[in-house]
Amino acid sequence: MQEILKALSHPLRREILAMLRVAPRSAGEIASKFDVSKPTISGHLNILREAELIEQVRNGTTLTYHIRLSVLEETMSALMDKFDIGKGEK
Amino acid sequence: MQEILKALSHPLRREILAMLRVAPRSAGEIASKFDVSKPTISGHLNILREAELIEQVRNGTTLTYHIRLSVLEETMSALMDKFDIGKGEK
DNA sequence: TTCCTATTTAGCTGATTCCCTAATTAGCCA
DNA sequence: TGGCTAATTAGGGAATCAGCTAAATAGGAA
Repeated sequence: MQEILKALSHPLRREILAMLRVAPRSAGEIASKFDVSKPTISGHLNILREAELIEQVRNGTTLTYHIRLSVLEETMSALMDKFDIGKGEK
Repeated sequence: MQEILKALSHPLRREILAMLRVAPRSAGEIASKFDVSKPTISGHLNILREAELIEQVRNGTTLTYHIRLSVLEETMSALMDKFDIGKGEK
C-alpha cells in the first residue's frame, strides 16, 4: 500500500500508468512521449514495477510494459475502505 | 490533485485522516495517538490543510481539525476516472 | 565475432522530505 | 500584567528523490 501510493504520487508515473491502461508499450515508446531522458523514464518504470503496478515482458531487445490493473483496483478499493467512502451507495 | 496525492502518500497522514473521518480532534489529541513529536504532527497537519483535506477551527487555545470529506471523495473519483476504473459496473 | 539498437545501471548533484529540539505565538484567567 | 497551556514556527541534519550524462548490458543480425 505504502509503496503503491508512493509510486502514484509522482505525476509522470500516473501518466505512464494512464498510458499503459490503454495499451502495453515499450520503454522507448513511453520515453518518446515525455520530455525527460530515457534513464529517468527507466527509473520511473522500475518504481512502478517494484510497486507491482506494471510488469515487463521481453521481446528481443525490446521490453514491453503492461499495467497490472487488479493491483490498481485493489489499492483504490482499500483506500476507499480506509476512509469509509461509499462506493456502492445504493 | 498533485498536492493531495503527495499528502496521502505518507502513512501517518493517512492515519490522521482516518482518525478525523470518525470525528474532529484537536491537534493535541491527534499528537497523543502517535509516537512522534507535536511539531512533527503540526507539520503533517499543515500539509493536509494546504492540500485542503482538513480544516482547522479555533476554540480558545485549542485548534480542532475536521476532515473535508468532499475533497477526498472527489480526489478518489478523479483517480478512478484517470485510470478508467469502473465504479458503476452496471 | 562484430556491430547496431534498446534499455538499464552507475554515479553524481540539487531539491525535497521528515524528524528532532528550541523558541515563539495565541488565548485565557487570576 | 504575569503565568499557564495549546500549538505553531524556526532551524538544522540525515535520508530520500528526481533529474542528468556516461557507461554497461542484452539480444539480434551480418
